[in-house]
Amino acid sequence: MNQTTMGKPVKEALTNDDGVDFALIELFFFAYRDFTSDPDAILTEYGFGRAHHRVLHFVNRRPGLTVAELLDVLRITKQSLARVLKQLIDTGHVIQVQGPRDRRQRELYPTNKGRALAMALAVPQSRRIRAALREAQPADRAMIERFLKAMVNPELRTQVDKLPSRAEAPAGEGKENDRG
Amino acid sequence: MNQTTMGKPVKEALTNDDGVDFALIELFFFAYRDFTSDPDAILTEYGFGRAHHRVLHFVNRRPGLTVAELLDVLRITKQSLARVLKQLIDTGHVIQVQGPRDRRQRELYPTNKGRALAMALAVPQSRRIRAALREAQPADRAMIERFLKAMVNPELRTQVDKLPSRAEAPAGEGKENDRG
DNA sequence: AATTTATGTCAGCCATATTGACATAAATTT
DNA sequence: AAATTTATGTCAATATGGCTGACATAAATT
Repeated sequence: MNQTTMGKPVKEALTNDDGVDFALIELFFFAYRDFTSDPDAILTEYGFGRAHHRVLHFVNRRPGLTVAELLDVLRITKQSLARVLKQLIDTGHVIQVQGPRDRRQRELYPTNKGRALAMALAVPQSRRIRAALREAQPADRAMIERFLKAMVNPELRTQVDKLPSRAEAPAGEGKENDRG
Repeated sequence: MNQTTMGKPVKEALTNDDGVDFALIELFFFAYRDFTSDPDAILTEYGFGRAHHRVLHFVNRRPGLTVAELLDVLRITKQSLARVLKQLIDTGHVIQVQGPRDRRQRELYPTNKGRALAMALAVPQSRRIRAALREAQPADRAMIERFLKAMVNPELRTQVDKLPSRAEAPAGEGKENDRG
C-alpha cells in the first residue's frame, strides 16, 4: 500500500473518448440537481424536505391511494414514511380516510392546502422544463419523453403509466376510478 | 382547523391539464432514480455511498483539482467532504499531492484503483443512456444534450463546460497517454 | 510582522433513510 | 368461533450525508 507500488497519481482526465458518455452523465446530474433546487427552496420555508415533497406529490397525483401503494411507489420503508406523513397530516396538507371496502386501509387525500402546496412546488419545475424545451427544440418534446421513459427500468415503467395524464371523466359516487 | 372548514379531502387527481407538465416532472424523477441505482449497487459492495461516487467521479474527470475546487463543484461544506474524502484516501482510491505552486493546496488525483472504480461506476450509466438513446431516436443525441444543459441554471453552466470532453494534447512531462 | 488563505479537525445537530420487534384492528381462512 | 394473515402504526437503535461553529496549522501575501 505504499506510494511506490500502487498509489501513483493518475494525471490524465477521463474523457468521452474512454467509451463512456461522461457528457450526458454529468448533464443528467447537474440538470437533476437544479431541477430539485426550486422546490427545495420553497420546502425549506415550511420546514419540509424532499421526502415531504414526494409524498405530497403522489398523494395529489393519485388521491385516495393507500399507505401500502404509496410505499410501493416511493420504495421506502413504512418507518421512513411515518414521520413525514405524520407531519403532513398534522399540518393539514394531507388527510387520511378509512378505506370504504377494507376498513384497515387508510386512503390518503390532499386537502386544499395540500393541493395548493403541491402546485406551488410543481410550477417552477414545469416552468424550467418548458424553458428548456424552448431552448432545445420545442417540437421534439415527445422525443425527450421517450428518452426519459427509456431510462427507467422496464419493470418499473408500469408505475409511470399508472399516473393520470389527462383529467378523466369524473367517476361520480357510484363508479370506481379506473386508472388501471 | 377542523374537518368541516378546511380539511376536506380533494378527490380529483392533478393532471397535465392543470397547466403543469407532470408527465415530464415524473419521468425525470423516475429516470434519475434508476440512473443512480446501478452505481449505488456497486458502491454498497465497497461500503461507499453516493457522496463517494461524486468525489471519485470529479477527481477522475479533473485530476489535480484542489480541495477548494472540489467543494465548489459539489457545493458541500469541507466538513461534509472530509469524511468521504478521507475514506477514499484511506482505501487507496484517491491520493493527495502537495500543490506545486502553492504548497498549502492539496491536489487530488485518482490512483489506478480509483480510476478503475470510477470506470466501473460510469459504465452501467453510460450503457443505460446508450440504450435509451437507441430506444428513443439515435440521431437526436445532440438535442437531448441541449435539453439537459438548458435545465441547468445558467450561472452554473460554466461548471459543465469546465469538464473535459475530448482528451487534450497533454501539456506535461514528456508524453502522456493519448487515447484520442 | 501581521493578515489572509487553504486545509484539516473536533463537536454537535438535523433529515432521511435503514432494520427489527411488537401492537392493533380488521379481513380472511380453517 | 378460532386462528391466521394483512394493513397500518409505533418504538428503538443505527447509518449516511448533510449542516454550523470553533479552532489549529502552515503557507502565502501584504
